[in-house]
Amino acid sequence: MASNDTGVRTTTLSDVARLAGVSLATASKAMNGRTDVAPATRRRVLEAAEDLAFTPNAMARGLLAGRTGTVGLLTSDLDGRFMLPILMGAEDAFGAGQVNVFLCDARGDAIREQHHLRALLSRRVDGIIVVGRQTDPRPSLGQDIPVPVVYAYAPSDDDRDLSLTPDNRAGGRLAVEHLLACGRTRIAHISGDPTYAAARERLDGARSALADAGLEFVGEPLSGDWSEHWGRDAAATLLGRHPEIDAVFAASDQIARGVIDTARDLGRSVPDDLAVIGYDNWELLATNSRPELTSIDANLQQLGRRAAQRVFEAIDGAEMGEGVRHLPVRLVIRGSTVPRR
Amino acid sequence: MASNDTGVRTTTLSDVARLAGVSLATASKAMNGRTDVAPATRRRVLEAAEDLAFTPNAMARGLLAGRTGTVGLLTSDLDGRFMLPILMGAEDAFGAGQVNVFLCDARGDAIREQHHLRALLSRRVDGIIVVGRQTDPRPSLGQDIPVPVVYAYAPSDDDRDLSLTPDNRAGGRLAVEHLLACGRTRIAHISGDPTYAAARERLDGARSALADAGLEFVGEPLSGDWSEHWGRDAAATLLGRHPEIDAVFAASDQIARGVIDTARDLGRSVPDDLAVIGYDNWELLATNSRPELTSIDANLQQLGRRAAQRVFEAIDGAEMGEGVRHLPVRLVIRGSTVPRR
DNA sequence: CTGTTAGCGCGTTCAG
DNA sequence: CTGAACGCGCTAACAG
Repeated sequence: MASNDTGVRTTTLSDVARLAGVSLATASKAMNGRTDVAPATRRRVLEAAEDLAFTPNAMARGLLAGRTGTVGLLTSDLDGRFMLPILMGAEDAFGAGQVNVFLCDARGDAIREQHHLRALLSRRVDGIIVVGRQTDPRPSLGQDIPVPVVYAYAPSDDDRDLSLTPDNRAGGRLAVEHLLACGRTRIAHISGDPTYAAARERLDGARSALADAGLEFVGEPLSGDWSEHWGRDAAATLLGRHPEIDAVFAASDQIARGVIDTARDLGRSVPDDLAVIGYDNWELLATNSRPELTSIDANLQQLGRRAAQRVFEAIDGAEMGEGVRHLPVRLVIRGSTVPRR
Repeated sequence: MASNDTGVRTTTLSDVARLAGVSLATASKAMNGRTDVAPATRRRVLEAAEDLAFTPNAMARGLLAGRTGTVGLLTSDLDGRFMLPILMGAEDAFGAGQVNVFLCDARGDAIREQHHLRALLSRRVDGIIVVGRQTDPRPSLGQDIPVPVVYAYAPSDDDRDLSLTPDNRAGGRLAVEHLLACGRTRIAHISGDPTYAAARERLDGARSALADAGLEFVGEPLSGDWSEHWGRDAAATLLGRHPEIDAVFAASDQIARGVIDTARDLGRSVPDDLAVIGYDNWELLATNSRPELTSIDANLQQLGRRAAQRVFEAIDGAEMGEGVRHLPVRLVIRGSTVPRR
């Protein structure tokens, strides 16, 4: 059942017209809610359409209209923690209307990406959102793409493109300002993989917030990877070397959980003895740790939605703008920095 | 730049034909690698196409062919832990060929799902994969869909549909058999949310494996939710009540991590004193715990790939089959059940 | 080997 | 208010 080529041609508008006893053109008008059709005629047509389970052929329509009502989502690797919310935000913004989303996963491979790009253009998508897995700049798709393109999360390396990316500097700053506001002054930083722009930017922002308060990090910030293991090891080193530390800014929630673990092992209570703040607000990690983890949220879903809106507007003829826009992040306070009853 | 309606009509095949100095039909044949074209002519056409950056219009093509080379992926909620691998598997299987994927997220809302379904049919997708977020049966889309439909993860409640879902019973059995093989005999179970079929099925499988060995669970299996918090609380209760327990089968990796945490707090060493096995093989959790977590992997990516292949075959005219297929799961052994050096 | 012709399903003029 | 005719971009028959 439900096989494609059982010869049961899908019903077309002319089938509907015939059943309703009108011409093809009249049926079209009736279906599309045009005014110049007699109410009775319209009713007959709509009934016929209902009876035949008529579904308009979007392709035939697109052929005429020059628009398909589809958008391409080109991701570099679905398996990221950051793809999903962005994807959801975009799907959300589009899904509400009449737009459908083509999902293409390039698996981090430039060849595949090129392949997918051609496929998308061949399907005449009205616009494209390119989602990268890091905030490091990525190669531009080029300027000769016949539809609007927006880069999300990973900015394009070409300033003529429009890119939307979270403001990691503001995030780093926000984290440190929160620790300062909690009365902490002997703050250390455990960073992630230093080859990531995100790691460097968060550190940057944090440093400038400290400087504004006339302070510096206790000890040199430690770089490693983004894992819980690293968080545990780094925290052990750091707390051994500088027991006076009263707060740690971890560059990711995973690292932060490792820090909390080690703190418990060393008999230091969080947050009284040691405040810990993470980054990403990954709920799974943040809400399951003891105590729950204060973190910086990059508003990725909103970022996805914004990207979609930009594409929308550009499709409607608006100029799309260019350059890298750094979108605001927000602080989510939980028990790892502020004691809870 | 890159605006849609700057009047710069995308180049069509007849543009190519004109530049190459041949007829439309000849250009078409040349582009599609048909044999009955002179090599020199073909070269001219291909060059012209290259020069004009010609991209064939897949819609116009589809209109003729009756096939679009697109497939719909209808998910009930993207935000699940299980969606992503399935989605990746499917995208993988399709992406290799000429097929593109429409992603639709119904956000758990039946109305939205209906809406998306209509959109997909309107776009004349060649097939549909329905991905649910739990292994509990979900409402069928019905039998009168003009294209092949496969249900992945969440099976359809109509036996005439084809559903692919992981074999939770086999998983539960596998978990317990592994614990038995490790020499454990005083095994307890901490389950998740009992309203989930997955929770009940895993318990079922585990029980029958125990029965085969002439054993029973120590204490009544405890039900709660799927969280780390619950795992911690349940483990405390269980170990307090039955200190003789030498192994715990946790119904999810999150629960298992909670169990390991509590074990540490109570001074019981894992795995020597207490073996712990989880479920789902969520790498993030499994590889970051101390010790790393043995778990059951449901092979979701492969499940997604299989679903895609089924749809493929059905598009090519094969009968699609029906009923619920339970796909095999596998055991991933790590340090929480087997001591590591 | 190449060109001409006829649609695929639909929306949109423009006469009736 | 309704219908006939044209064309969106392309491929599949047929002629030449």
